[in-house]
Order: sequence, then C-alpha cells, then structure tokens
Amino acid sequence: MSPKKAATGPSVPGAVWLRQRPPRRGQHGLTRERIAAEVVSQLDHGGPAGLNLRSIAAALDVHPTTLYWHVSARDDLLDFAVDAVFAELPLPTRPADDWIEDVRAFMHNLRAALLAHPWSGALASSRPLLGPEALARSEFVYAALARAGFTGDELTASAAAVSNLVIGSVAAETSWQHGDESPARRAVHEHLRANAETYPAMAELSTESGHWGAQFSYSADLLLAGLAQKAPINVTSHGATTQAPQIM
Amino acid sequence: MSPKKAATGPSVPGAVWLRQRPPRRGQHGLTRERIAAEVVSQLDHGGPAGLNLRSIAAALDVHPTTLYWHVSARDDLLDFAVDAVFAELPLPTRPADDWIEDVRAFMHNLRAALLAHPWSGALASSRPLLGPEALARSEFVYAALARAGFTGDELTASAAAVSNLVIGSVAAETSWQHGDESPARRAVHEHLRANAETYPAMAELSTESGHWGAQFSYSADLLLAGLAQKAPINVTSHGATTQAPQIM
DNA sequence: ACCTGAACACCGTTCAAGT
DNA sequence: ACCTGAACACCGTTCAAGT
Repeated sequence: MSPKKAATGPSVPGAVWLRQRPPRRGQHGLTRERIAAEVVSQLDHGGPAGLNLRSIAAALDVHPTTLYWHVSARDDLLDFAVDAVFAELPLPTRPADDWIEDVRAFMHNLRAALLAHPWSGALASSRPLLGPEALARSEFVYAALARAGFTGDELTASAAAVSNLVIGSVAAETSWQHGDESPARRAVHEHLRANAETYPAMAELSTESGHWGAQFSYSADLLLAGLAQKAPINVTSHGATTQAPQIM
Repeated sequence: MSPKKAATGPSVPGAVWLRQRPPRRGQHGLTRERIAAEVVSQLDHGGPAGLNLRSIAAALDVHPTTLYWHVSARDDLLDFAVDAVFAELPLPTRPADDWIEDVRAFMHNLRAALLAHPWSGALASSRPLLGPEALARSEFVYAALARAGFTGDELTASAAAVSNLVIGSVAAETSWQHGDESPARRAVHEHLRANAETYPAMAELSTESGHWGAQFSYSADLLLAGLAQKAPINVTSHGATTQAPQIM
C-alpha cells in the first residue's frame, strides 16, 4: 500500500502530487524521476494503449508489483508523464516588456512541448495539472495576466482560457495522428463533398486545408485579441499605460 | 470481421463514420442506435473505466463477441457515444440576426450537453468528431462564422478555436469531478499557500473561486471579443454592416 | 447477413511474505 | 522502508462454426 493514501480523500485525479512523496533511494534507487522518464519513453513508443506496468517494471529492472510502492494506481504514472512533458516547456527567467508577448510565447511553447509527445495532449486535457512543473508554468501565465490588470475570477478565467484553448487544440490535432493523417483527411473531405447539401459551408472549403501550425496561430491570435481588449491595463505602442474599468 | 474495414486504411480514429454502415435489423435487431444508447447509459453510470463489452452485450441480450459485427473495436463504441451526446445539442432551425449570438449560444449549449455526460468532454477532446450529429453542429458554427465574413483557413481556424476552447474547458472541468470536488480544491489551495514563494500569483487567489459556469462564460467572451474584432464583416449595433480588409 | 461459443493472451491489482 | 512472488479476477479480441 502506498504511503499517506488517505491524506486527500478517495482517489481524486491528480492526487499523486498532493500525497506525501515516498522517501528516495531504495534498494533499486527507484525514484519518481526514473519512473517518469521510463513512462514517457514507453508512451513515446507505443502510446497510451501500449503502456503496461509489466514492461515499465521490466525496463526499470524491478517486479511489476514494486511500482505500487511508488504509485497507488496506473493512472498516477500518467500524471508523472504529463508533468515531465511540462518540464520541457522553456520558462523565461524574466518577463517580457509586453505581457501579451509572454502569453503568446507560452501558448506556442506549450503546443510545441505537447506535440513533441503526441499522447500528452489528450492526457493533459483529461486530468488536473497539479505537478510541480505544470504549476510553475501556470504561475508564469497568471503573473503575465496579472500585469495586464486581470484579478480574481477574471484572472482565473483568462488563464484557464489560455491553457484550455492550447491543450484542446493539441488534443484535437493529435487525435488525427494515430495512423497516416492524409488518407483520413481525404476520406473526410470526400464525405463532406458527397453530402454537400447537408454540409454546405464545410463542403465548400477543406479542399486543401492549411497547416495545423498556421491555424493554431490564428486561433491563438483570436484569444489574444480578446485578452488585449478586455485587459484592465492597456499598453500603448509607445509604452505608456492606460487604465480602463472593467466589469465581469 | 467487420464489413468494409479496409475502405479507409489502417485504424484511423473516428473511422467508424467513414465505413459503410452494416445493414440494419438482424436477428436481434441490433442497430448502431441501440448500441450507442446502451453505451451512453453505461458510461453515465460507471465512466469510461467501468465500460466493458461484456456488460454492454449482456444488456443488449447478445453475446459479447457479437458486437464485433457492428464495430471493429471497443474504441468505435466510444465514437458512437460521443456522437449521441452531440445529438442532444439543440440546433436552431434558423440563424439569429447576429452571427455572434449563434456562436455564443453554441458554446454554451455544447458545454451543457458535454457536462450532462461528464465522461464526454475527455472523449470528445481525444478523437476526430466525424459523426453525423457532430458534423451537423460544426456546420452550424461554420455557417455562423461565414456570415461574419471569415473564409478559407481563417474560417477553419475560427471554428476550431470555438470548439477546442469549449471542449478543452469542459474536459478540464470534469477532470475534477471523479470524486468529491471540494476536498481536492481545498488540498490544492493549501498546497499553493504552503508554497507561496514559488507560486505568488496563484497563492494570492483561489481562496474561494467563483463557479465554473461564470468562469467559462468569461473565457468564452474573451474568444468572442477576438472573433468580433477580427471578423471581416462587422455588424454595428444599429444593424448596418461594414467591411474591413483582414489579413491572416 | 448476423450471431454463437469456445478459447487465448494479457493486464491491473491484492496481499502476505521477505530483508 | 522498500521489494518479491504468487495468485486473482477481468477483459478485449480471434476465429471457426452455426443458421
């Protein structure tokens, strides 16, 4: 049985991070970090469907059941893996002059990190992101948006919108990538054309859609435009700041 | 073996919809609709983790392996279930005067439908949404955004932003709902406070966060503000329209 | 065309026991 | 405190056979 399991109540997702960390360096020197790295590597190879405790344990040279000393369930391993992906996100040591550039960079960096591990988008969207690496990135976004003058619930909602749009977009994008993407896209396109009466607007385009990257960029710009407009503090192009009252 | 499996190539996710539909009414009258309804009902009870082919088959009064005539894998069942949830989304028979009200209503309606089946947000974010019901809703959003003057890749990106923000937000929201939510929130809050030096901006708030609904509403408004600003055709409050050139 | 029935390989998790 | 070892219950999927 894993230590301090009852500390946060019954099986809250993401709860590994809230439990006490088991002491390091046992006989095999099995640590969260080594486990996490192995899980990431196996997910990179076979995706979530291919992940199983037995092969992880084998790679770490322990018995399958040994893992249960470090985690309370398979799901905790996925929490480790997702946080490890967040660790790859570059974190600027000091903020940019314009808060919006920090937010924009965060969005693009987060997308890049998640895309580097195609399984991570879907996982990140389906669990609370409470690992230390994820929290540090959230803190960065909160700080940037706080400089824009957002406070309280508006600050929370703005930060959530930023993360959710990115994670949602990457999850959608990677959901196409299980096999070859082009035959799937072509099949969908044909399907829409064949039913052009039911889907007139969609049948019209999608002929040769642009790249995922450009479309994400435009999606992000839409949200950034909204943030800039609703920000209580606006930075003019000359660096002067103006205050505007704002109601939620 | 399921019919026409090779039609769209090797195991593309969401590919059930692109395969030919097996003829209806066999000996047991097993149809996609009956299967889908049963899957939704079982997911509502036990979530994705509790879903298994044997109990679905039992409820439909067939042998477990019979399902493989109608689907090629367990995953296809989830595609059925997600599309069934989209079917609950009200689809206006005629568009509103203002396109933005159509988009706003869509966002709130989609959230409501997904929240009614807490498992559906995570599933919707992790697979292409190619079912007939989902496509019909996408068409509605495309049509609304086309009235705003969006075309081509900008239209695609705008529509994607709308869906991805909603689905991403609901997935995040429901990821907290596995057990009781309040103890988890409290634990996170304590954790942030305890590490206030590392998370100054986040430690400051989160004391008593507002409701999910209000925060989603604000998130949606941020994106809607961006859409309104970037829309090639702007509707003034008096109903007059103006055109503005726009570059992606 | 649709469904049955038996069988296979696998996998998360438990629990008591070791050191 | 950390790891072993055996064992359990379950589950997706296959394939050949029925009607």
